[in-house]
Amino acid sequence: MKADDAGAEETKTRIRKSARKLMSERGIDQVKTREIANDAGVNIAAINYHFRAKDLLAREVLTDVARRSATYRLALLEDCLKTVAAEGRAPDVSEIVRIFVDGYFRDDGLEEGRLLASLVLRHRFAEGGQRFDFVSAELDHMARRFIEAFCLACPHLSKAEVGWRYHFMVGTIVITMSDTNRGDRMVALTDGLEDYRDEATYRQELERHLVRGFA
Amino acid sequence: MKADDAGAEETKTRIRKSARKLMSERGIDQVKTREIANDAGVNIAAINYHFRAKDLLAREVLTDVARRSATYRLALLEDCLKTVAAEGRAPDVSEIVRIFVDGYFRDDGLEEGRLLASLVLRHRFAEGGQRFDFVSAELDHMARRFIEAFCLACPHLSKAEVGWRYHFMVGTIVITMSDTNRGDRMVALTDGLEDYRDEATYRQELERHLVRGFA
DNA sequence: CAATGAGTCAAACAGATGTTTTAATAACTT
DNA sequence: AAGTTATTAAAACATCTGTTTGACTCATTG
Repeated sequence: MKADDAGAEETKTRIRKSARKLMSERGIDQVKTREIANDAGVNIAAINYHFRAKDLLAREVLTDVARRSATYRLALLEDCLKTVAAEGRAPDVSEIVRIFVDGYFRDDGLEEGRLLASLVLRHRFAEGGQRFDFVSAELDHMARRFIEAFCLACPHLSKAEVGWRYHFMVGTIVITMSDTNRGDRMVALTDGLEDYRDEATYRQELERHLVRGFA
Repeated sequence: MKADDAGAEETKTRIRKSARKLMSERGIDQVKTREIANDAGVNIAAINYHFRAKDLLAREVLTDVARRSATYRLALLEDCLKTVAAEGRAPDVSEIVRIFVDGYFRDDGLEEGRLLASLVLRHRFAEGGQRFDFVSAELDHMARRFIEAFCLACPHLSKAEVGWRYHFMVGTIVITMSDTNRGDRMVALTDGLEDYRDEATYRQELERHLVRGFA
């Protein structure tokens, strides 16, 4: 260690924060090191000095987002399942969906949600690769628990069937969360209906839609 | 014009074909000019010579895909609506969904479907930009007609509501079509259920899921 | 038959972008 | 105070990738 520890840590934090913000706004792969450095008010070399490489910085930020989100949702889910078990009933699809979706809407600016959506998207598109392997490590356990919970809520469905619906659900969330043009496009397609610009309406319609998927 | 006209036209065609194939397999923006040239067995300069720029080649190929798909689905839809009108009944959601989805499964290799999905994805993510404006020009008319048709099939839903469901439907299709890792991931998440590797099962589950979305 | 013009090719070019270098600065240790 | 170490900064570097150049081929044409 050394002298201006506070300063150095602060630099690292500023870099992390800028990376997070920019990747959330613009998509993980669209952000340049120079932009991060610029936004953080830091020299380009600082990124490689503190994180060894851009990829490792991204990985750190994204692992954090994935882990937080999984932990958060898992806590709510286990809580819900406990309550429901105490009441001697099966969980409701809508309860589970709400908890799952909530992971994407946790903070006001949607920074975390958008970043998570972007991450899941990249994970789905990543080829062969190892670059996004860590995503599975962070999210698989949570996914399994949610699938189990949906199985409880839908005892008439096979596990394979629940798996498909879970798969479609996640896809629908991440694609619509990442869609930066929904407003303009949908307003145009419906001759001026403005519903599509409102985020609260979006969340409500999304949740209802996902619940229908398990009906 | 000139001498080896046939040869030149053939070169253009080979380039188009390779571009189409590679963009379909790997996503529109992941393909390098050198790969296209290589795959087509053509010198790199030929791409710029015949198409002026990589972007214009992409645009040509993608416009073609979008236009074909819109025309195809629109023809089926109008046919369906005519039949239904003759029978004096409203169209069924499942009929309309089937027609819409069919645009993505038209050819065996799914080359066109995947390319179309990739295109719609890019269109959704494209920022401010003009690079993907042509997509709206090719697909908006079709989208409006389908929304109208869904309104007929679901008279109890407002147009705004139908719009949301259409929006979710398209998202679900394109994200799952473009997902290159569904098999591995879902099999792992469900402890070895192999359903997720079968394309026919996928299409069936997808269609049913989309129909539920309008229930 | 010389001239023209389309097509092809190898090579070079140009810009963007992640990374490294080298020197300078500042703080802590002995 | 001298030396060591962490941090910062400007510039250079390396690679990847779309594009352009200039020479060359060859069929057509006047």
